[in-house]
Amino acid sequence: MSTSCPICKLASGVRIKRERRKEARPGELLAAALDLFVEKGYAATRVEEVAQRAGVSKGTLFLYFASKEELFKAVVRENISGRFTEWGEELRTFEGNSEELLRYCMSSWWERVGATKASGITKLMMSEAGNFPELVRFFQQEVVQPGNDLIQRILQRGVERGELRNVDPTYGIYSVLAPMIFLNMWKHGGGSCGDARTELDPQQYIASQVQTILFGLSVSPTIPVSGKKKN
Amino acid sequence: MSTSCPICKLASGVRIKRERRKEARPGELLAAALDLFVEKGYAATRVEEVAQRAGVSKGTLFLYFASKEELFKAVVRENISGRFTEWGEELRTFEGNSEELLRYCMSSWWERVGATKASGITKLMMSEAGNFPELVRFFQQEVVQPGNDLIQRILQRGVERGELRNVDPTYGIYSVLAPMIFLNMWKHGGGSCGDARTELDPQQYIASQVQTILFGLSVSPTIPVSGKKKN
Amino acid sequence: MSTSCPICKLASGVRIKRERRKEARPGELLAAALDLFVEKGYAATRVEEVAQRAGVSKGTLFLYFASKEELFKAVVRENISGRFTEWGEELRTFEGNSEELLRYCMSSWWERVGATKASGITKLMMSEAGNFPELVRFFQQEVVQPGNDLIQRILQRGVERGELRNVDPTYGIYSVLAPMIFLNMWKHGGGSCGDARTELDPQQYIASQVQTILFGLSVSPTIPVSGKKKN
Amino acid sequence: MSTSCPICKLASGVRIKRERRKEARPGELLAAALDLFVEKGYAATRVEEVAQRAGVSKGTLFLYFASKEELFKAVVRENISGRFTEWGEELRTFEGNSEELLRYCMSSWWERVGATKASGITKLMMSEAGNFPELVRFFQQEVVQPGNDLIQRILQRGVERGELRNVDPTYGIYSVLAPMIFLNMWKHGGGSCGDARTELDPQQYIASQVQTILFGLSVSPTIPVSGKKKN
DNA sequence: GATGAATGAGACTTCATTCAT
DNA sequence: TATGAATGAAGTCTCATTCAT
Repeated sequence: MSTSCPICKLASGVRIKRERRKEARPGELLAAALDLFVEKGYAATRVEEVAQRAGVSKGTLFLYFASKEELFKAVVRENISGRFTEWGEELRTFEGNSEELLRYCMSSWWERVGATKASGITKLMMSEAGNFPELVRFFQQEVVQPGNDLIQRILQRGVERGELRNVDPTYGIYSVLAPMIFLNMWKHGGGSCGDARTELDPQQYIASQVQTILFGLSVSPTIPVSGKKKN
Repeated sequence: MSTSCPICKLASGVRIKRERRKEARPGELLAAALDLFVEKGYAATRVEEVAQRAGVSKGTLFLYFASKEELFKAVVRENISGRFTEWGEELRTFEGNSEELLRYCMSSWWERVGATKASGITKLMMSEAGNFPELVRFFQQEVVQPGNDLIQRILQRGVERGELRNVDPTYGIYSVLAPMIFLNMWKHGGGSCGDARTELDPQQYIASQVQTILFGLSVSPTIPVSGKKKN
Repeated sequence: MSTSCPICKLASGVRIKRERRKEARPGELLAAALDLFVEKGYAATRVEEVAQRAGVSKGTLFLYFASKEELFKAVVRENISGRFTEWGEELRTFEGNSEELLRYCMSSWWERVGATKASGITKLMMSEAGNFPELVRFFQQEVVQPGNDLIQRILQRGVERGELRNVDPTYGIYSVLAPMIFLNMWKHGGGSCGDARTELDPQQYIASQVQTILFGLSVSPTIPVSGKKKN
Repeated sequence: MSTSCPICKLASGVRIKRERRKEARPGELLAAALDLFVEKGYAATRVEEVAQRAGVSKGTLFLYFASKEELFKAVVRENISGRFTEWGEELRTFEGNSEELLRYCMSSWWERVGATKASGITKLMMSEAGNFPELVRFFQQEVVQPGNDLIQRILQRGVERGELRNVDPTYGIYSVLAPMIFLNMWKHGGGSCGDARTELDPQQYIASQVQTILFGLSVSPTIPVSGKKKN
């Protein structure tokens, strides 16, 4: 074997461990950061704690992320931004009707984002926007606008297919967005805004919301005159 | 007496003003703190700024509140008041149909709560609940449950009058609650997480949401047999 | 006496001490800062050390100066900037001829700046310009330009009085400036650029330089043709 | 042999290149360090930047220099070389008059030293002498004294030829030295402490200074009896 | 009670130096 | 020898809290 090469002797086992670690570092740090940001908020999370949880020193974190802000941005990119292209594609190739599409989207949002730690990021942004305007700008660009665009496309698609009313595209978005944001806040708000009497089941919640969004609570089959607005 | 002391000479006159203010101090501090906590969040609010806005020195604040944390708790406790009896009364005597009632309630909620400082408490609770779990129970009891009860009564009333579908009473609540909570968050800086393209107008937002809640986005005049999905 | 007034009892002695200190703080801090900046340079001076030398804590320093940079600027203003109006006035009212004026100015610059710690600031700026561009801009505006203007006025005055040659006003300045800067550097450069064989005596140095500046080293009473330039 | 080891296979070829470079390493590092120390000062120069510019890793630098401080000392020592013998020779064989000699010397100093990297050492010494007193003696011996001697010989030569006044030999030196040192500082960033209004042209500067040094700024053709001042 | 000067723990970030590979 | 990932001391600055007045 290569026992005649003193370098090679060490190479196989140990070097790999080091290099592995190097490549694993960013991921470990991002995971730790996600945990802590969600758990304690952006301002209250100390970078040293992130580093500790990832098993490295404070300095090492700054080897991979230039600042706390960049660390946060990387967390957002890693956990949220990436999803939108995938989602956009699904939307483009979806074949069902609007009801099915809406049901699918909201369920799938819950599974892929809402139910995961990633949803804590949105909660955090809503809580701590105000400070950190740069992060807001980033989050807007990276998450909010793509998300809103997606919802808008769903609504437009429904209108074009003759399945949905032609509501004001701006305010219509909120009919879909608000329930999701609410669920998100409820989950991370310590339930303080959900009712303690009930353990909110996300799937049932979403089913109920989709039903309302699509068909309303009213029994009347037609929209009354008083509601006949152009938008 | 102390006529030889030029400082004391003024003391009597000044003291009166001071004592009057003295009793007002805690209230002024709480008001200032509410403003700032809502605006900037707990961590980003500096006690000095609170004191300044209340017109006292930083040291004085600590005479009334043992710590920043106690100040926060006092702010929440102070501002959570069950003004629900009034609303309960209105609901009992309301004479219109469910559409009118819902429209009235949401508009009036906006005017009486959403647009006022009081809505800041909800924002605060949703943002900081994780860090102040002791307050959550309090908030639940005083605000969330009475609020949910009210919404539930509205829905039941509609069902009884044959105007609303008989949705699950637990999850139906959220169809009304979610849009209001969303608007609340939006107003308090979570708005920066709304889409920058649009300046959300509360009245239009509410009108749009009521329309959806009542009649849905779907054009189909009838609700399909639930569960009948193709996939 | 005013023994009947409990407030007054303390007022005279103790309060004054505190208030005295408060007013004295900035001065004490500026003095400490000047010492350390001159001794160790801008970058190498730690604000905590400045605070310690002034007998206060780190935090206290920031009560009076918003940043290390502002502290430095205050040191410059305190020790250098102020002198220029005084000097400008002296120049305006000076009655002697150019030789006397130049001799007076350089001697007086030495006494008021060069021989004091303030001169260390200029040494520091020359050493650490490059980094800290904001400080350079400040120093330019606050010190260099007023200084150069002063020298230029001296030369112009001499030309108008028929006492000095009409040299290029830009480069002429350096004939006066260079010797002073050199002396400044020599003094703070650890003498590494002066000759160890000789202890440079500032007064003699200045006398010698003035002589050269005015009359040159050449014995020829007139400027030779080769030197006849328009500037 | 180690043909079974793919890494070793390359080793022989690479090693040759490496060993060749190995001997050049210290020099490359010193050159890079000189550049950066001159440009940014000691404190502001990061060893990593030095290593990068020399094309090696940070760790390698520490193989050759025990610390940043040692690196600095090596830079100074390496670059201080008594090239004064050459100049001494020129001076001995120069045939022109003192004006020509002075003009020649200062121009030639600029070309051979001032305009080159070597001048950075002087800047370095003047800036950092305080922090590296051990280097001062070295610099004195190798640079300052030989330089001063040279200037002194020029002046003596002029006096002997009846071309220059018999000024104090100690202080006369500075009339020649100060302008050069000033230019040196100006060139290396101390220039930012020159007046922003003017882009100092070295050739014009030197011409102007030589003129002043030789003939003074005064129009009076004769030197007044020294000491005769009105005040 | 009221003040506000003073404190000092602690946050983010930098960088000379070390050491396993 | 050479690397570069990792370290941790040190630096600037913030701010809740204290305490002499």
